[in-house]
Amino acid sequence: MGRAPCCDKNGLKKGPWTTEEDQKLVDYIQKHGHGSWRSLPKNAELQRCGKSCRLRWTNYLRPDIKRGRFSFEEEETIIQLHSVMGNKWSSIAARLPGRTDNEIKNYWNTHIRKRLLRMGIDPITHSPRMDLLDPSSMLSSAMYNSAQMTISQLLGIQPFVNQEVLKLATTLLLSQQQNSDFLLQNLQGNQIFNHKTVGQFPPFHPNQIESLAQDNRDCTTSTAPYLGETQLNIDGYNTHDQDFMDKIFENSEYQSNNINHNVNITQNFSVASTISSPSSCQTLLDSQTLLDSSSTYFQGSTMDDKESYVAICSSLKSQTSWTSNELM
DNA sequence: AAACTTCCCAACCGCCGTCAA
DNA sequence: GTTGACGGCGGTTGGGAAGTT
Repeated sequence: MGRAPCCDKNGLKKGPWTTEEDQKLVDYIQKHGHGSWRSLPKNAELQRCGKSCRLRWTNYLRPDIKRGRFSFEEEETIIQLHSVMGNKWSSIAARLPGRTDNEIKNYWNTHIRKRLLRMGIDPITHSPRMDLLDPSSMLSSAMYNSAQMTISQLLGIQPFVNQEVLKLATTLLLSQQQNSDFLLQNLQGNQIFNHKTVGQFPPFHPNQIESLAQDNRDCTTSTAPYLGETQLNIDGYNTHDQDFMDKIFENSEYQSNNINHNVNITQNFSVASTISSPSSCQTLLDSQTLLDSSSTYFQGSTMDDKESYVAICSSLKSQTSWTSNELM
């Protein structure tokens, strides 16, 4: 025995709202606030169920709702947030002032999702749809470079390849052949992410980052002085935004039983981002050899739970686009 | 101009978590 | 511990608008 739908009662109207009904609802809420949605329809003399009133108010009548087309920035934000949060429309809406979850959901399903599909991007993983690709060409970095150009151009966002990321990839891959002290030294010696060069970095496929790095073997890394802690931002929300980080870690927790304590995760992740970067997380993860041989690297940091680190990387891998800036 | 198809989005449905009785 | 009310959420739908033949 489930709960009866709230609109099953006799005499309750369904379907599109009239202007008169809208006016009644607005007038009532402006005077009294919505209070209990259950009792609102009766008090406001509306032949609607409370749920219908709530939806009408939150999705349409609320005064702070922004109408009209989504801006480029909003669209970009939606894509980025979706890559981290998935179909958590209310969470995404919470970060887009004036937009409702329903509106964002509709926009995603009718515009962004279709566009990504047309471009050969899986709208769920935000990765290129490998099922559409010829396996032989999939391994070709040339093809990937071409594909990323198309994606970038169509999306109107910055290209996947950021020189700083290339440098990082190069550094990390080279470091696989050297000792972990070199890695730590090199990472700390480089101002890898800078707020002036912030870009969005959709997740790399393991093959892709490798081919990118191979294309840039002779790219030298920056020797800019280390200017303090490099802070990892995820989609514009830095690691100090506890609420946002919690959401990510909830997701991580869902995907990994290894993660039990958000506090530890935050600590570990923060440390990881300080000494490394999102791309390096993935590269490290993709390189079991490096992980296995990098005990010094891990011991050298305050990160004491390598398993959590790996689990976080794993759960975020292929789902996250990244931005970063530097704490000055 | 009419018929048909596709697109869009407001609204609904059903499920879930929380809370109070 | 159980039950039901309630608010909130994500998925889905249906009808009107827009586009195409």
